Amino acid sequence: MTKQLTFKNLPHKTIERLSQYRRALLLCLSNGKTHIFSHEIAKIQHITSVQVRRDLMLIGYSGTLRKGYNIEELINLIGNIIDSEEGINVAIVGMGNLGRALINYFTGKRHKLEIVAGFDTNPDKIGNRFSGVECYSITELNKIIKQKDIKVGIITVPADQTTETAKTLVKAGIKGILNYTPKPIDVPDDVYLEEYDMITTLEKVAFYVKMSDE
Amino acid sequence: MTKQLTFKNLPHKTIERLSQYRRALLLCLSNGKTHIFSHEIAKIQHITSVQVRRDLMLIGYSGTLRKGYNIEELINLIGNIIDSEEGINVAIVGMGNLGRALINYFTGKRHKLEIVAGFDTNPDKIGNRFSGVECYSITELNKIIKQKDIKVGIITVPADQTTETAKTLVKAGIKGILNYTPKPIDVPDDVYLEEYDMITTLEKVAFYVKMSDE
DNA sequence: TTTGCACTGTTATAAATTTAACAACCATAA
DNA sequence: TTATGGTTGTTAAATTTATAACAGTGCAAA
Ligand SMILES: NC(=O)c1ccc[n+]([C@@H]2O[C@H](COP(=O)([O-])OP(=O)(O)OC[C@H]3O[C@@H](n4cnc5c(N)ncnc54)[C@H](O)[C@@H]3O)[C@@H](O)[C@H]2O)c1
Ligand SMILES: NC(=O)c1ccc[n+]([C@@H]2O[C@H](COP(=O)([O-])OP(=O)(O)OC[C@H]3O[C@@H](n4cnc5c(N)ncnc54)[C@H](O)[C@@H]3O)[C@@H](O)[C@H]2O)c1
Repeated sequence: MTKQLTFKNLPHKTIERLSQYRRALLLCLSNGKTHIFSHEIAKIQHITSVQVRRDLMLIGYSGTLRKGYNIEELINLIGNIIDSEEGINVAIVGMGNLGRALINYFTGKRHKLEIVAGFDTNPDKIGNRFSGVECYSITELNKIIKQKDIKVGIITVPADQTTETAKTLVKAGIKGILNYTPKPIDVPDDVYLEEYDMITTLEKVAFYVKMSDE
Repeated sequence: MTKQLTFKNLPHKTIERLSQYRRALLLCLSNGKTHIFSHEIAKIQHITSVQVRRDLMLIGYSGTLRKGYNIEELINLIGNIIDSEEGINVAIVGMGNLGRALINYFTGKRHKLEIVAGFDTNPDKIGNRFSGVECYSITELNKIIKQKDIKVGIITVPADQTTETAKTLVKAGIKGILNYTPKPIDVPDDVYLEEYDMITTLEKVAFYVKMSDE
C-alpha cells in the first residue's frame, strides 16, 4: 500500500516554489527541452538542488536517474496539485494603473485561473474592456460575483477605499483576497488573504544594500 | 555597559515587518494617534502581539507601560535602522504599464528612498516625465547611474529583455535589484536580489481556496 | 493602601523550513 | 568486468522563525 498523498499539508513555501518551478518549466519546455536536473531548476530559482528534490519528494514525483525530471510530466503533476480541476475565477476591483497592468500581464497565462471581471466606480471605465476583461460598475459586484462563480478577488483601489472594498467582496462570498493596496485589511477566518506592498520589498532591498556598505 | 545593537543580524522577516510597522504607524500618526499597544499593531499586521514585542525588543525599543509605544519615536527608530542616512537612489527600467504604476505609487512616499530616473528604449517615452520622474534612453543608463549615484534598480521590462537588462544594471555598478518580470535572473554575490511574481501569489491564494473547499 | 488587571520585556519552547549526509542507482569508461 | 562519477530519494541535523510562558510593572478601582 503506497503512502497516501493528500497535499493538504504541504509547506506553504513548497506551494510557492511549485508555482515557480512550473513557471520555469513552462519556459524550458517552450525552448524545446524535455528533461531537467534538480540542480538546473535550483539554479534558476536561486535555491539548492536538495530543496528541489525534497519538494518533489513531497509531491511524490520521481525522476529518471541520470536523465533528470520529465518536464512535461512535472508540469502536469504540479498542475494537478495546485490548480483547481474546474478552474477558479478571479475578479479585480479598481481598474486603475496597477489593476490594468496586472490584468494585461496575467490574462491568458494560466488555464485554470482566469480574471473574468473588473470593477470600478469611474463611469469612464465601466462598460469598457481592458485586455479582454470587461469592467463592471461596483454596484453590480454582488450580482456578477455570484453569476460568474468568482472565488478570488484582487484589490487595486485607492488606499482609502480598501476597507470598504474588502467588505463588499467578503459579503459577496469571495473565498480568497489578494490585496495590493498599502492598507491592511481584516477578513473572516474562512477567507484566505495575501497582502503585498512593493514598498516593503524595496525597503528590504535598500536595507541590505546599505548593510553591505557598512 | 549596554548591549551593542548592530542590526546586522536582525532576522530577514523582522526587517520586512519593521517596514510594515512603519507603514501602519505613519497611518496611525496621520490619524492623530500618539501611542499604540503591541496588540494593536499585531491586529493590523495579522500577527501576534508577542511577535511585535519581540521585534521591538530586537531593535532595543521600549514602550511605556500601560501607555504602549510612542508612535513618533518608533517611526524614527525604525527609520534609523532600515533607512540609509544619506538616502538611496533608485532607478526603474521599463516605463510601461507596471513601471509607471509603481512610480506613481511610490514617488514621494519615503524620504530616504527615491526613484530618480526611469529608462526605456521607446523614443516616445524618452525625454518625458512620469509622475515627476524623467525617462532616459537605455543607452544613457551607465552614465546616469553613476552621475546620480543610483544604488538600486527595479526591472519592469518585457520578460525577454530581462537578462540583458539585469546585466546592464550590474555592469553599471548597481547594488540591489528588484525584479518584477517573470524571468528569474542571476546576479553576482555582492548584488542583493529580490524577485516577485504576482502569478505565484495568485496561485497560492487559489490553492488555499481550493483546499478549503475539499 | 491594597489588590487586580492589562500591559511590557525576555527567556524557554515549539514549529517550520532549510541544509547536510548518505545510500542506492546505473550509464559510461577503463 | 569493474571502478568512477553524477544523479536521485530520503532520513537526520541544523537553522530560522514563531509561539508560549511568565516575571515585572504601575495604574486604577476597591
Ligand atoms: N502593492 C503595490 O506594489 C502597489 C503598487 C502600486 C500601487 N499600489 C496601490 O494600488 C492601488 C491602485 O493604484 P493605482 O496606481 O492603480 O491607482 P489609480 O488611481 O490609477 O486606480 C484606482 C482605480 O480604482 C477606482 N476606484 C476608486 N474607488 C473605487 C471603489 N470604491 N471601488 C472600485 N473602484 C474604485 C478608480 O476609479 C481607479 O480606476 C492604490 O491603493 C495604490 O496605493 C500598490
Ligand atoms: N511581477 C508582477 O506582478 C508583474 C505584473 C505585471 C507585469 N509584470 C511584468 O513586468 C514587465 C512589464 O510589464 P508591463 O505590463 O509594464 O509591460 P509594457 O510592455 O507595458 O512595458 C514594458 C516597457 O519596457 C520598455 N522596454 C522594452 N525593452 C526594453 C529594454 N531593453 N530596456 C528598457 N526598456 C525596455 C518598453 O518600451 C515598455 O515601455 C513584463 O515583464 C511583465 O511580464 C510583472
